[in-house]
Formats: sequence, C-alpha cells, structure tokens
Amino acid sequence: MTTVHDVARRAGVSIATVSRAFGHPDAVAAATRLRVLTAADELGYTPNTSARALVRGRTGYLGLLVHDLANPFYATIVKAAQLEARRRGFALFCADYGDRPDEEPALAKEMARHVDGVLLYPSQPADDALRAATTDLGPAVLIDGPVEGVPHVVMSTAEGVDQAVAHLAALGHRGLTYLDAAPTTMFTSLDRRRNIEASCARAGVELAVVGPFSPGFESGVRAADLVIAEGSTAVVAFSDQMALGVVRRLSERGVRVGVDVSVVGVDDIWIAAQVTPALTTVRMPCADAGVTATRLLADALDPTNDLTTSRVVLPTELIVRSSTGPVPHGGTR
Amino acid sequence: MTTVHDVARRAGVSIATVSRAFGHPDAVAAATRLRVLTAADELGYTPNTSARALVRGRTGYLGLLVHDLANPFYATIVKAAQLEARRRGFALFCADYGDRPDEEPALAKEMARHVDGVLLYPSQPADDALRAATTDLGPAVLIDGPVEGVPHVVMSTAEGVDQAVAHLAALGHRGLTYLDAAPTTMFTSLDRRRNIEASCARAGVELAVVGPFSPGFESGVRAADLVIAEGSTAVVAFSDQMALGVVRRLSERGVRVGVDVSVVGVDDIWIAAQVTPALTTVRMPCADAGVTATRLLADALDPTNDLTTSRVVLPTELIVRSSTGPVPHGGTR
DNA sequence: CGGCAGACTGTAAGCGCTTACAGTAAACGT
DNA sequence: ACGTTTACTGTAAGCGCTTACAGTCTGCCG
Repeated sequence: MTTVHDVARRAGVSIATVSRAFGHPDAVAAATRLRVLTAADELGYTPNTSARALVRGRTGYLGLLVHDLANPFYATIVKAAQLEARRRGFALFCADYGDRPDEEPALAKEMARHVDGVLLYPSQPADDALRAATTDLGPAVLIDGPVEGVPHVVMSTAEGVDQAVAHLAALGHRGLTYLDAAPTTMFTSLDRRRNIEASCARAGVELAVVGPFSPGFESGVRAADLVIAEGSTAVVAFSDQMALGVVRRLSERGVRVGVDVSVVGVDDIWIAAQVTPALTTVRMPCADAGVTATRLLADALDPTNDLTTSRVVLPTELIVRSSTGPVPHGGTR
Repeated sequence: MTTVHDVARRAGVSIATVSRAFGHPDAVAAATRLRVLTAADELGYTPNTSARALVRGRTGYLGLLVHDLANPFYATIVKAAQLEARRRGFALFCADYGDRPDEEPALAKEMARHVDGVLLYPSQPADDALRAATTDLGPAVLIDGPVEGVPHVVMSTAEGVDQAVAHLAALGHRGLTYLDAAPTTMFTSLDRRRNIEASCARAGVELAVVGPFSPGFESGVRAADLVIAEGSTAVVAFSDQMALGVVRRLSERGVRVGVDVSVVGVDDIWIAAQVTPALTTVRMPCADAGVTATRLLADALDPTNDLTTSRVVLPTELIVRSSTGPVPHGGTR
C-alpha cells in the first residue's frame, strides 16, 4: 500500500503538500500539483479512506435500510438513492430487514455506526417509538414515515386514490370494494384506508372493505371470489400484485375485467402495463422518493446550509388503462 | 462523540483495556470487562469504525457492483449477498452501472477503494480486459464472469437449456426457434446460444435463431409474429420477459400457447408462475449465486485459510408449467 | 521464603491522513 | 531600501483506535 509519504518522497515535497494536492487542489502551485499528481499516478496512490474519515470525522457513506431489497418497489428506491448518493460524492450501504421487522432498530443503529447519515424506510407506523429510535441514529431521513421533527419524504397515495375513486365514479360506479392489506406487514395500509374512505365519502361512492390480506398475488386470487360474491362492479386493491391476482381469478371465472368489473391497483409495477387487460393503477414515485430522500440527507449533512427539518410530499397519479370501464347495466355495486 | 478515553476514565481503566474489552473480550478479567462494558453502555460508546479500520487495515466492508439494482434478477443477488455479508460481519456497498457499462471499471475501482473486497457482475464477456481490470481491484469475486485466475461463481444455463430442449423433444417438437439477446447488452447470450446449439444438436432438434433482440417484453411481442410466420411449434426465449411478450402476442393472435405453440423462458421471474398459461422456464439460482459469491469473497479475505482461486458452477433447472405441451398434429417445426 | 510462571493491565507507538501554524520567498507599495 | 502583503510549502500535532512490550500482582513450586 502506498501512502502520502511515498508520493511525497517521489515528488520531492512534504506529505502536507501531497494531502493538499488531493484535498484542496488550488492551495498548491500548479507545477507542484502536477508533480504530485504524476507521482501519485505512477505509484498508483489513492488516499486511504479510513484515515481520511478518521481525521475528517466524516466517512462519506450513507446507509439505506428498507423492507425487502428484492422487491421492485424498494429496489427502485435503492437504485435511485444509490445514483443520487454517488452524484453527491457519497457511497451507499444497502440492507433490508426482510421478514424480521423487529430487528429494524438494531440494524439501523448498526448501520448508523458506519455512515454519516441513514435513509430509513420504517417497518412500523410513524409513532413515538419510531421518533425515539431515529433520534439516536444521527442524521436520518425517513421514507414514508411522516414523523414530525425528522426530515422525511412521503409518497402520498391520497391524490392517486382520490383520482381512482373519482375515475370510477365518473364511469358510473356507485360503490367499490377495497382490498386492504394487514397493517402489521404494511403500515402504510392505515393511511391508504383512511384516504380511500375520505375519497369515497367525497365522491358519494359506497365503500366496502375486505381483508386484511397479505399484499401478494395469491391474496388477490382469493379476494376475487369475495368480490364476485359481493356483486361489486369495482375493486381497488392495496397493491398491483393483489390486483393482478384479482384479474387472473376474475378472468378464470368468466368475469370480463374492465367490462363486468373494474379493477384498480397501486404501485404501477412493470407487468401492470403488459397484462391483458392492462391494469389501471396508481403510480408510486419510488425513484423520485429515493432521489429526494438522498438529497434531503445530503443537504442536512452539508454544514454550509442549515435548514430546518424538511418534509417533502410526493404526489401519486392514476394511470388509466383497460382494467377499468363504465359500470355495466344492472350493476348494484 | 464518546471515545475510548471517556469510557476508560469512567471505568477507571486504561484505554488499552477498553479496546481489549471490545476487541478481545477474554483478554481482560471478567470483572473489568463488565465494568468497561457497563461504562460504555452508559456512555453510549461504540468503537469508531474509521479508526478501527485504519489501524487494522481492514474496513469490514464489501462492495457489490451489478448492472441494474432495480432489475429483480440482480436485486435478488443483492439481497442474498447483503444477508450473507451481514452474517459474516461485513456491511455491503451496492451500486449499479446501469446503462453506462463503460463506466463499470471506474466504478469498480472507486468501490474497491472503500472495501476489503468486491463482488462484480461484469458488463462484458470474460475476456482479457476483464481479467486485467480485476487484477488491480484487490480481492474480487466475479458473478457470471468465468475468468480464469479470478474466483467466480457462474449460473450455468447449460443444464436448464438442455433440459428445456429435451423437454420439447420429448413432447414431439422437431424444431424450435430461439429468441436471442444482443450480446452487447447481455454478454451471457453468447454462452446461452452456444448451449442451445449444442443441446439441439444432441437432441436432434432443428434450431432456428432469430434476433438479436433487447431482452425486454416488447421484443417478445415483436418476435411472436416472426415465430408465427416461421410456423414454429416451439420457442425458447432468452428471458422470461421476452417469453411473456411472446405469450401475450400469440394469445392476441389466437394462437393457443401450450397447445399450438410451446414457449419456454429463462429466469423464473415472479410473474412467470402467475400468468395464464403459467410459463415453463429455466430457473436461475440468483440468491444462491449471491450467497456463494459472498462466501467465496469472505473466505478469500479470511487470512486463516488460504485457498487457491475457486470456481463454483451453480446448475439451473427447468420448471415445467403450462406454456409447453405436445406438438400439435401437422406441425412442421 | 525466594523466585518464577501466569494473568492482567498500562504505556506508548503508531495506522495514514488533515490542517493549524509557522516559515520562506517573491512581489508589491511607498 | 524596507516593511508588508501574498503565495506557497513544511512542521508537527493529532483524529480514535489497536497492540507490542513492559510492568504489576498474585499464586505456587521447590
């Protein structure tokens, strides 16, 4: 391993100059800088990150902790965050707590030891416990965890859900069935349910809630039969995966999706646009959330600007495709 | 920030003892250890990772560089690698080079600066350039990059593809059309094509190759019409996404998938099992690859065991579902 | 009872880097 | 000509930690 000393010797300067040539290039004369950089290049020198971090008190690392790295929803956040972090001169640690949400605080704390700041997609609703947990985490930004006093970015399903309900109402649907997810696995389901209740009330649409389900495809398959039994003309599912399950089962049972029954999902996952009929869904700005959260964190870490704790709400949007259509004649709900 | 000094003072010991209480717990008397640990706990002390890394010469970090973090194929690798890394006491950096494969070497090198070892899913075929690039990366393990002299784990499509061809042959298909991907975007396509050629030759199945395509859904849609025009009875696609596109278009044009035409994909992505008809596909052991690669790297980093450069080949497997069936009467190919 | 092994603990020297401070030399103004 | 600014470079003091080495103390053997 080559060090500043090696480079200094070869370039005929002191180690301070070598350090400066890398850290504050215009604090050293152009000729000297060139000499140092050449020497460094020839020696294959690169500053030791640990040493630099030690003296600077900043690692240049960010951490990102989500529920499930393999889930496209989170993966999209991760990808975006990673890119934005790099753009801002940070490297990004990634981890997920998977099916062990109870380990989330410990994992977050462990992660916080290594980094300048943490991006956290919390497993639990935005309650006091979360607020408490984030305080001894150092700089942190929450995604979809609207905790007062902690900077956060939330993807607001309110708009999208409202648009969905309005869309269905405009198509003549007088009622809809909402397929709920269990708040234990998906804490955002609480908000979403409240959103849909409000939207339905506003639009004068009768709401039936079934569930809670786990947010997967199989749940949708199962729910479809309940929907048929209820005689619903419209379904809004917690996730696209559920919606896809509904579509699949409905089709199997001879119900024409988009004609006899309208189905709306949430997330706009890749396949939603590809199936037949293409799924009407609420698009979640995952990439935007990843970028924004990273930006917030980087800004909070930048000593030059001391802003108050910030809060960004990213709106969602309904993407209308073929799985929704006018209410059929004689439909009751 | 609390340091060893703070803890030492509070526990009434020297900083060396504090350090030992954390680093080599049984090198200090039980009573002392307890005193130190209690003091540390009360002070909320946790060893500074940069300082530790500096003196130890090891960061305890691993890096993982893939093509696209948001792609479920890579995301699965990432998730598995991340878990395994944690299990072995490492934290994992994640990054992708996305649509800029030319930046891969630079990114890898940058990443290597921060970590003890790098896991790399290369963008380019396993050629001399890659071998050269990996040499000045420090410890590295390649995934799907079978470079001699560098430890690597490859997911061998050979078995799966061979099983697929044998499966189709057993169903009476005398020929098949292979939907190829462009090697520029997917370097594994070279191998896969060679595999399928060999398998077809072995099984006495006539092979027609069309393409190259980009490996997405739309390509499959486009390819489907070519397949119909050729009068093929069987199709093997480079990826599930392509296969799904084929299925979609075939169905649209009234061709019954699994009856008139059999379709096989590769990857076994989540949706493959859910569509109708469920897709017969070659399952890729992504999670296993992630775990194995991490294990290889961790082992290579462990000074206690000095093994030679290792190579692990993970077999693939055909998952038969409903998109493949007996050749229809009167089929020519 | 002296001496020595064994079990702990403390002292101090760095790991490679950054940066405050001091020093030197050239350039400038008067 | 001289002080003073300006531009650069060097010296040295750590950042917080680990660890070789040296010390201290106890227990035990001869």
